Amino acid sequence: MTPITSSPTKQLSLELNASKTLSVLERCSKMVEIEQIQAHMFKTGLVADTILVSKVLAFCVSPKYGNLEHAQKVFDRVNTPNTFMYNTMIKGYSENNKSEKALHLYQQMLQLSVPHNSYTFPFLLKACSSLSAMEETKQIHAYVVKFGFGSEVYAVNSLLHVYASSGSIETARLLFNQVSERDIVSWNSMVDGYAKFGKMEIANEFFKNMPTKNVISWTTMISGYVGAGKYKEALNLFQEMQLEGVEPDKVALASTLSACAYLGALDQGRWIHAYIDKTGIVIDPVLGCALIDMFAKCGDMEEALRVFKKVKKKEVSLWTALIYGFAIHGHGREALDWFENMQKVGTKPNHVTFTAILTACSYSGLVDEGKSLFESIKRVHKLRPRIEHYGCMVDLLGRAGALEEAKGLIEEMPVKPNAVVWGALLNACRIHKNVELGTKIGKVLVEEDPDHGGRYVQLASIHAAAGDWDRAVETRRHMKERGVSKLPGCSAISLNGVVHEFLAGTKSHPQAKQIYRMWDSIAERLEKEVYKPALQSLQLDLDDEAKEMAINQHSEKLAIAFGLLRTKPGTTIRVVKNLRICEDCHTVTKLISKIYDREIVMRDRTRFHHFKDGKCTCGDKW
DNA sequence: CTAGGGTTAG
Repeated sequence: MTPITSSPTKQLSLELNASKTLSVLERCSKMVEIEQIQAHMFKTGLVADTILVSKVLAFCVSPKYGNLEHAQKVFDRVNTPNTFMYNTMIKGYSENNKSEKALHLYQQMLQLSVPHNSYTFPFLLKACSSLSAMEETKQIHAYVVKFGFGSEVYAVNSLLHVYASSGSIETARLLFNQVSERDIVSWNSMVDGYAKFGKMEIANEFFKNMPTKNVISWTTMISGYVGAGKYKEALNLFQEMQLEGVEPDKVALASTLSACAYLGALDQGRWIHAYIDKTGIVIDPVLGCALIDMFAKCGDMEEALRVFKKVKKKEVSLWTALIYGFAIHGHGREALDWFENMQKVGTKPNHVTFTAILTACSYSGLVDEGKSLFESIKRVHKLRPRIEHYGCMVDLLGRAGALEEAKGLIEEMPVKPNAVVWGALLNACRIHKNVELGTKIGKVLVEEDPDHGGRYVQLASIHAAAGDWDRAVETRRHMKERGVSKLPGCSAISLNGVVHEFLAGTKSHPQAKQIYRMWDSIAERLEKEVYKPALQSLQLDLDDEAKEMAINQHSEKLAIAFGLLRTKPGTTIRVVKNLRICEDCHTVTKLISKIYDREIVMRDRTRFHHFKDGKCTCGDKW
């Protein structure tokens, strides 16, 4: 029998009310609006409506406008939350860096025997993935099977993803081979798993064997190559992707742009920029950041600035990329101006912004500005200075010659200094020829990180600078004995869209003969300008004559010779080097810029050198 | 609901 109180008309009005409330809820964009609706739900008794409560929860867990604590309160008031509500809470916690709570909630779900559905495992496994929680993943894997989701692609793919992305790639492979329900997502996760851990050959095998590929498959490979430092392979793959008729999307373009940035491949970078304009892709902050970074690292700050001005949503990352761009070009004043502009429009700097602005001060010798900015991190911006900020300060003080002050800063740091911090001081010792301190630090660094070739080289060059050849040779021998290899120096110059690469001392270039002849004629002119090569930064097991030959074959010199040979007088020569420029090459390039009346722009591992009229913008401190 | 993205000191 129907209770008298719920007459048909009343029920109808309640239902209308619920659906009306639902549509209002769906248009909410602020937490306060949600709270108003909840007040209304209390008054009308709609709090008991599971659909409405679920919608409220779903809104509260959204990372952007939501409020997780509020979600938890709402959730706690529900007597017996259903599967959807549990799923939503788990999703909320795993997407808001509170994955432990997500796992905890799942425990509760199990205890109360709340049924699972196909949404449960993807959310839950996302939490495992961000925690790299292998034990929990294995347990959940067992539940996936137990509750009959072992053949559900979403559950299986989520498992594959956790295993693959947390380094348990062999477990992923076993599962992959075992299940018949495989789709493109499964394949992509396998490719990603191998690619993330540098196993590009196996990644490529999976990639080649995929029944079908989509833009994500290609992008996964491209960013895998970028992560492995194989930038050229990344660009080649991007080309191939287009030949296969796959349209690049934002993510593919951003990944490829970072390869261009590393290579200094301005032409390809410009092509991508044009492609974005042509196809009307909206430049979101991530893509904008990649573009700005690419233009900055390829030496075109004007274009970087143009992109910056065009992007609507100027997030802090965009300002940071721009400031960092000015920093590496040695334009400290501009960097400071933009740092101020940023704050004028109400954008707060984050810790990355501070590394950028401190780098700017360091590379431009703005010591006082740098010091006061460092102070302001804590005092004004209420952020805790991180180790990278201390690293910047050691670099700044060290470059400026305040070695003792830099050392003092390291000693009073609240965190344990790492190799990068000591490396900054070591570099300062090289610049300012402080052999005693340099040797001490160098030794410690080599012991701490015996596989890092650069440390031995730095230590050896400090010994050499002091004229202590025996110890310099010994250091190099030490390095050899331990099987540590030094990355070979490589310089690239791009002409008419073709990148020409030069490895030190090689004659692999088709025009090698002409290039070496060109170098001889350059050397002759240099000799007239009273130039003596800086022998101390050479390979050490050679006699003096051989040493001089070796520096004359440094990759940057070959690239410049080639540039002079192949470009019209007056054209700017742009060279990108993978390592730091050597002292002798720096001196020589300054002279060349004067004698040949050329602007030479060289990007080394860390920054730009603009050579003009016999001077360099780095002020000879790099 | 599952797969790919940018800035980061020597």
